[in-house]
Amino acid sequence: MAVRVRFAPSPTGELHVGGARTALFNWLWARKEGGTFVLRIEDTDLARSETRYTQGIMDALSWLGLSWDELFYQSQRLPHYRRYVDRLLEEGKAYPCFCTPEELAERRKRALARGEAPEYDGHCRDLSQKDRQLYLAQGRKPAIRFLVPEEAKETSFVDFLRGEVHFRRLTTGDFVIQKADGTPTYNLACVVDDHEMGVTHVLRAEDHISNTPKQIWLYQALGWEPPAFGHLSIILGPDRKKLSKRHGATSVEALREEGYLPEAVVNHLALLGWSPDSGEEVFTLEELVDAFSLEKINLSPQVFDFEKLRWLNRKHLARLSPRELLKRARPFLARYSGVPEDRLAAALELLRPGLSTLGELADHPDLRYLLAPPELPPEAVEELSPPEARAALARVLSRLGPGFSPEGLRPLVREVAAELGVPTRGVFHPLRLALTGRTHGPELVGIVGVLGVAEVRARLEAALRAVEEAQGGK
RNA sequence: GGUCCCGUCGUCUAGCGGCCUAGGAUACCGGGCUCUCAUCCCGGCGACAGGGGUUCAAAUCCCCUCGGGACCA
Repeated sequence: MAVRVRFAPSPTGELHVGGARTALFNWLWARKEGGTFVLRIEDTDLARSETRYTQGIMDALSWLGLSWDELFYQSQRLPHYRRYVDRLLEEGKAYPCFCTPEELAERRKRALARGEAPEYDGHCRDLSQKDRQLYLAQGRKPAIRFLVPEEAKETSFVDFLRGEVHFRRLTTGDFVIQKADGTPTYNLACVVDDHEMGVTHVLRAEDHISNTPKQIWLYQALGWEPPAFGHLSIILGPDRKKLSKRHGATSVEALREEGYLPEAVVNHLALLGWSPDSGEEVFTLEELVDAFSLEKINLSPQVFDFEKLRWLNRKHLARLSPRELLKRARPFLARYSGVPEDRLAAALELLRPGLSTLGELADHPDLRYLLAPPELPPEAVEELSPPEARAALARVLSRLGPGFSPEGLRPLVREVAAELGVPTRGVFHPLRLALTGRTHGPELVGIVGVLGVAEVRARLEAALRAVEEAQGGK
């Protein structure tokens, strides 16, 4: 039987990297096996779900390259859940509960005070038909609870990643399957959907382990064959606590805005809790499909490592064609909108090796002078003032003909250095200062290549003028 | 508090009884290349949580302790 797997986010926030990893593993599995990847939006909690998040999650998945084969919205499937809840009601496997939140809280508090487990106490379990009529007459809207016999609470299931998971006694009372407002709870909707959508394997994060027995009970009560369950570890922040907003940019959307490539994010997520046979570390999505296997999944929780992500981002940045690099960089170059495309592309090539994220471009000091003449800072003018420095600039300038090519720079500098009796750096350094206003940056040959002879000449002349003016003012 | 999961370098991991004086990657440190910074190349630092067993032999199997985390409340 072909695998049918699903990713089922609730649209109550942006796509978190933990969720993204779950989605990725499911997607990889489906693609690897020629199966189906279902996306299901769990938006039955009207109070907390927002359509902008639904859109954001889908955008994030698309951006990562995780395409879905089928799409469902739980909010459009309400009658389905209702039908099965009614069936459980008719068969006596569920019952209406009229307790108010206040009553529940009060009794929970008292149970806690007595040192008992604060489970639902079964208050409404054996209500007579008359009692129910009475409550209804009071205008109370019942929630529906699933009846859990005490002896069922010792239970176990086989996790296809972990082996048997046994519960000495699952802490749960008769849990709610339909809220007073008529909407289903997570466990019920999840079971109904997974069954109706023909899901064969549920691969999700560890935080759902204790939900699994409840869901299996529901499958049994409804007379259905449960799917196989497997639980991944969760992703931790640097403090070894479950990764959350507190840890900074932890949504896929935020990573995108910081200038990480989707290739790098996918790559890093894949390496979090999974490792390939080959020991390779840099993968494209297609390569991951090929290499992925469930056997190599690691169950211990993982710390999300931004340093490694940055490294992977550099690796994937290095793989982009010049054209593609420019395309990806565009959103971060808004301030340079007027610059000609080939100039921009050439500048990006020069900066590429030093880039960890595209976001660094927005404020990149080297990009500024590559795209527009720099304002020479006073320190630079001062450093260019000694006669040797001026002589170096003047001599280089005098030999820059129209036919000059950047490859000629190094020999030219050597020649001038020899004439002046200074080390080559004695010429390179003033040149760099005059052309960029800075002491560090990409190699000068490359900078000259981007600027072009005319621009180089203009900047050298401007620098010499600035020095003269400064001296004249003394 | 109850239940469950997990425990190899700071981090991600390889390892599924002998090939391990524990391998790779990242980060960090040093060197090389070089006009500078970075990239890149080379080298270094650095871990089997602890204790008991089982075995000729344990990072690998079992038990206990400790630690971390998650879920429920």
